[in-house]
Amino acid sequence: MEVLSPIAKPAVTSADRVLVQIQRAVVEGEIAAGSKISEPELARKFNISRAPLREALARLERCHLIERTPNAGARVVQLSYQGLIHLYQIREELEGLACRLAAEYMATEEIEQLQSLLDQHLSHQRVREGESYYQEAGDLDFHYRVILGSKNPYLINMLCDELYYLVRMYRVQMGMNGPRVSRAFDEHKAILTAIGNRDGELADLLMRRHISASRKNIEIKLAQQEK
Amino acid sequence: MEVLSPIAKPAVTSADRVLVQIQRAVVEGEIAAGSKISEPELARKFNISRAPLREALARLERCHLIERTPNAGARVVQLSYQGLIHLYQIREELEGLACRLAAEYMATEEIEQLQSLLDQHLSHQRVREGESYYQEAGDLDFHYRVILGSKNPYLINMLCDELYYLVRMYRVQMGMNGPRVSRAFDEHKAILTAIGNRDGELADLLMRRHISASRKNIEIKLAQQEK
DNA sequence: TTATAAAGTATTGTCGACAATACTGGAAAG
DNA sequence: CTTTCCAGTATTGTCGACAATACTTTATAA
Repeated sequence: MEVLSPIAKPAVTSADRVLVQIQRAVVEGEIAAGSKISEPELARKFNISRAPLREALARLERCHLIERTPNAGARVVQLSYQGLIHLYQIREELEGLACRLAAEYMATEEIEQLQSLLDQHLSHQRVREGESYYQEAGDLDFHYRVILGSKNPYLINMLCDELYYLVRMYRVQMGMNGPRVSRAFDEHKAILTAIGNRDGELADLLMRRHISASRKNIEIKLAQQEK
Repeated sequence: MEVLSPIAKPAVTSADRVLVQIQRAVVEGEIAAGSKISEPELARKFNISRAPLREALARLERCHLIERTPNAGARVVQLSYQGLIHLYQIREELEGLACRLAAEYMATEEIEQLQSLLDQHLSHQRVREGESYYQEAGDLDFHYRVILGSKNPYLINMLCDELYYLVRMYRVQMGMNGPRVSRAFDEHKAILTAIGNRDGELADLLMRRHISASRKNIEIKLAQQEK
């Protein structure tokens, strides 16, 4: 009998291993947005053949980090105001749905664990005021768990695997840390309370507002940057 | 100067060509649901190497038609009641959103074209009463156009490229033709009217109801089949 | 000088072969 | 007889090389 970790899969294939590295590089901006991707170059850089690299690129395309045109190659996605709007329009709907489902299907135990996670975030936040990385990670962590709580595999896949790397990319490269931290925590708290009360409708509404507020926050930043 | 068709891209790569064939085979059930996929076998069948085949398989996974496990291979997805519910939960949200956006962003010309398409469908429907293929194709066509009208690339990609093949697979393999045809056409009409009036909120609501009704219709069929 | 065309270069798409991993059947131990 | 272990087989993952396509540069003509 073999004991293995509950959720995470080993990801032993070298394509997987390289994928996460390129994902990080793109999200962090080490590979510049809009730049062309050279398969031979990347293959050399990571000491692998082009076959697993192309597998990785296919998955990068899947999460909208690169765009491929047949016979012409791949480019890192170009960030834009419009793109961000389009992204958040979908997040609003899908994460709202996730909340509604989470309120119905999350185990009481899961809710309690999420509760304690939030408390933990709060103390972290007090100590490291405004440190963007923790805010960012914590925020995503909360959203992740709620999405997982929906128990809908398609929804989980779409949000966690396909959309969230792009969300992170926008946040990182446009420097979204900001003073919204404490308010975001309060909103998380309210959402979780609604879920705890099994009030899906309210949780849905609150999540939509939460994301909408987040979007408006980013819009303001963008407007400032363009001045 | 080269003249090419307005939307469709040539898809010259052999991976693309094979992809559509396998997609069709899976959707139509020629390759049975739940069955294992053998790369060497399929490669021989289509007279290509394993490289482009694997590229095609990667995209099949993307649209949820197959599931791959590292080092173990791919299986055609197993249809289930739960899976259908999960699928329609997402469709409801996303296509509702698509309607709201379409009401805002569709060109008046596009709306008129869609109007005439509906009239066309109506006459077809009168002639070929209950012929499932036309109903199916027509229905999807309407939904497609509304989704395209949203002008949101992520939304379009998710619905048209990632979810709709699976929707078709459920319809085809579970034989969803049925007596809902005329009512569906009326609902399409009402949705389009709302879009024409630029009433996004109403279009959203009507589309959600439309899909919800469609889901309930399927649920009934399923319940009958299980007897 | 600008625009067009052709040759050359580089990159992507595809192939066949090898290596690593997973599945299958049978033998040995309990 | 059941279970566990092991060897054999088949399948997937990876590699390097070749073919097909796209991009670049140079030369030619208007």
